Amino acid sequence: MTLHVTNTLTGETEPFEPQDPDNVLLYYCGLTVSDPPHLGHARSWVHVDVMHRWLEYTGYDVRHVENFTDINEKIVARVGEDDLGEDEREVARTYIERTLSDMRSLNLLRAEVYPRVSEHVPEIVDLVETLVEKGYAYESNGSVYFDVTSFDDYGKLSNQELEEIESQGDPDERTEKRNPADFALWKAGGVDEKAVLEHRHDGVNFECAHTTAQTWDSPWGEGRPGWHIECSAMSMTHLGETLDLHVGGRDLVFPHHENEIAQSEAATGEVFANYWLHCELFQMDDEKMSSSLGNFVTVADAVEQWGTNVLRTFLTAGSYNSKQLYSDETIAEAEERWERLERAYDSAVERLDAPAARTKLEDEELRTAVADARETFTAAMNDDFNTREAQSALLSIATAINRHVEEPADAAGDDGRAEGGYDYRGLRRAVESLEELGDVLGLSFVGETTGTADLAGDVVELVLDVRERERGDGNYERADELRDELEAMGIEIQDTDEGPSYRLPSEE
RNA sequence: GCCAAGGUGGCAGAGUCCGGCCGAACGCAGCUGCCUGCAGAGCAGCCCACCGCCGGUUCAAAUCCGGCCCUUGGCUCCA
Repeated sequence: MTLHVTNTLTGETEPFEPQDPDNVLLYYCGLTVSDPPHLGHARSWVHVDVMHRWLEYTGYDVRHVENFTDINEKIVARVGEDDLGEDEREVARTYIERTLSDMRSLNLLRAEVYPRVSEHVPEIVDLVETLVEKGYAYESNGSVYFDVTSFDDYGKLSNQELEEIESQGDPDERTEKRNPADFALWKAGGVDEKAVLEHRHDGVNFECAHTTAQTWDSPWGEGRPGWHIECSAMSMTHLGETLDLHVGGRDLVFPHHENEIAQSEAATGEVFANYWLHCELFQMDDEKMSSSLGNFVTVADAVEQWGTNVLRTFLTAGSYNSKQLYSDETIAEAEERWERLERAYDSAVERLDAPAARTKLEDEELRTAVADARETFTAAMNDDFNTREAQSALLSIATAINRHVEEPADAAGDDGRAEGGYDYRGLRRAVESLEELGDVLGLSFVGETTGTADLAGDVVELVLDVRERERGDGNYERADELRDELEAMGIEIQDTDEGPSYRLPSEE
């Protein structure tokens, strides 16, 4: 089965066919950098990242572009706050750096380009000029608006009738617009101080917005670009007139994406994007997580608290296009799932080195389970990136490993061979599958082994030797004390048939 | 009000496009047993659903059709 995706444009799940059979042009509608990124953003990032990874896994080259909107009154509103910067440009740069660093901490594949609005103003001006020339846009009082009535397909993405759209943008613009639903492509003059003040945390004592915000010259005089036009200009600059995949948050469908389609297709006469995918939002206590509602957990805090693997397990616990409940419980569950995977992985890796693995035993049950899981995984990912189903395939490999380890290779045959042998090749395949498929979800089993971790391991083993001696002497009280103390340091001890094993706290 | 998505076990969340193998995956919680000095982990099993409500189509519906109720998102900045 080949990849199928749900296209917002048609509302249907369709076979995915990029224009060039070997390459995928992917554009992700990035952030307005006026607040620290929160987990909701991370959810979209991770899903886009998984899409990227899966496309590459299945053989495509992916050209992935992700923008930063660094011109916005909300950014200006942060000027002078918390050392973020002294003007719009500096605040934006600070947040872009933080965002990129958050992205790295989530193990996201890098996009090829991270374009910024401030670096594409000439392209934006060109695009607006084209729209004016072609009669899709008009100048009014130094601003330029897109005439929604001129574009027949307006509303096709969000399924809205023009008559039902009451107005867009700042109410003050209405007098300048032919139709209230028209939207700004270019805004005359400097920054909108009223909007800045609305977003200013300390409101009152901020009066110099116009001196810290950027403006540009244009054929219509000094001004700033409108909100929607930048994505069209940037994606066309870096990916051409027609994209394969345009991805973004569900909350951007209208007006942002609708407007992108209108202005892009009006300008080029070509389809702007063949497939529109929308990531659903987090829900917390009956409302979405969002910067403006203030009910968010920052990416940095979450990574610090849970670690990358747990977080990615959590963020892919539902389909990208269905809502997901955010709560301490749902994260804790993801943590359990990740740990189950990790334990099974560690235990398999450990057995590979065990003498008992030096056999020619074959466990059909293990091998079949792994092969089935691989198929399930592939089918799930091809079915509109069903990451939850993919996770369950991974978990079933874990179960197969545990089962095999529990009863080593009884399935090997009825020749009365001694118990306790492991199916080396079967286990090896299971381990490789976890690594390979886990990587598609951005999960990483092999943490970086540092010199200090090795040393710590040696010391823990030493302590465990002592503890074994105590246990051998029946001195359980002392043995338990040692275990408790190790546990207090985050080192997990498990007594098994083959002696104690331990896990160091993961370093993330 | 208009547009869109969704309502599945104690929780979470697949399955709904292409009706039967779904008496519902995976995981969590709970319970029993095995293992164990204990604990943990693991294994075996149990538990848990009138799949929002009502009606229809069908030999057969969580899955298709119609109506209703409810929730969430968008219609204003937002991943």
